[in-house]
Amino acid sequence: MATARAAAEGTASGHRAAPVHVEPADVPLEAALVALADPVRRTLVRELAGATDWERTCGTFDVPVTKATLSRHFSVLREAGLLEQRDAGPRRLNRLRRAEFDARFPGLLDLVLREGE
Amino acid sequence: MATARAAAEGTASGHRAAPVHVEPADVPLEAALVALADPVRRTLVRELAGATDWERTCGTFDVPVTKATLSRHFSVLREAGLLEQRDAGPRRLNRLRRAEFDARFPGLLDLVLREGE
DNA sequence: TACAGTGTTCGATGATCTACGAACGTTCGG
DNA sequence: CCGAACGTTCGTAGATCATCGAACACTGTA
Repeated sequence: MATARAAAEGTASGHRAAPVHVEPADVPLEAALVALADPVRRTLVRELAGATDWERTCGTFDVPVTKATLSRHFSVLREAGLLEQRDAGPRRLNRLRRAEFDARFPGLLDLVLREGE
Repeated sequence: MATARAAAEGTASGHRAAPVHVEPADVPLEAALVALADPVRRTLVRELAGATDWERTCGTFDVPVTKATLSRHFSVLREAGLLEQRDAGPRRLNRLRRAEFDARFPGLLDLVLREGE
């Protein structure tokens, strides 16, 4: 049954592994700090903040790493409650969980978004 | 000349290497996030926040590391603008740079101090 | 059905970091 | 002056992390 696998993955009908999300409310402070301590991840967050929700796909970010490394960074951001992802055909769309993350860690995201004036 | 060495260390009359401090205003965001990403250092910060200025010496903190490791953690906190130290005889007194650090990174210190309710 | 585009996973590598014991320097009390 | 107390520095060992290339899986199109 395809539904058994889909259920394990948290997807109803997709043939693809759904991205694993963590609610910002469930994120430990340490996970948030570790995630944002990396300069590449902070760049991703800032670029994402400058776009509308679901506008950017993973491959459109300007960071000096390969797609393999980029994929790992997105995984860390998801597990820190900073990012939400949705599949759209072969692409994966991204959304910054701005309000939710700010509610969990007030001020933290603002510090990142204002880095470098 | 004792003064030459003292000048290089930034001390006028002490016979001891003065601790190197960094002003919170000069601290990059990354240094602050990296410093606070470590659980032992967050414990030090929280314990320090629960005491008055210059009350605690380095050896009085309840963390499960040796004094060598502890000394390194204090060094990191100093360079992140979180800590100020002053020598008092053989001991080294500590002070949390609460207002200054909060002015540089609004909200960040509060997140650490409120960790775990 | 083949193929190009997108993104993930795997395994390995190199750098970084935490941690420790040992040795050292300094300060103060006996 | 000797020794205990305090903290730093050194060298090392182990773990973790960022990074990469290669292989894989899925989607949409020609």
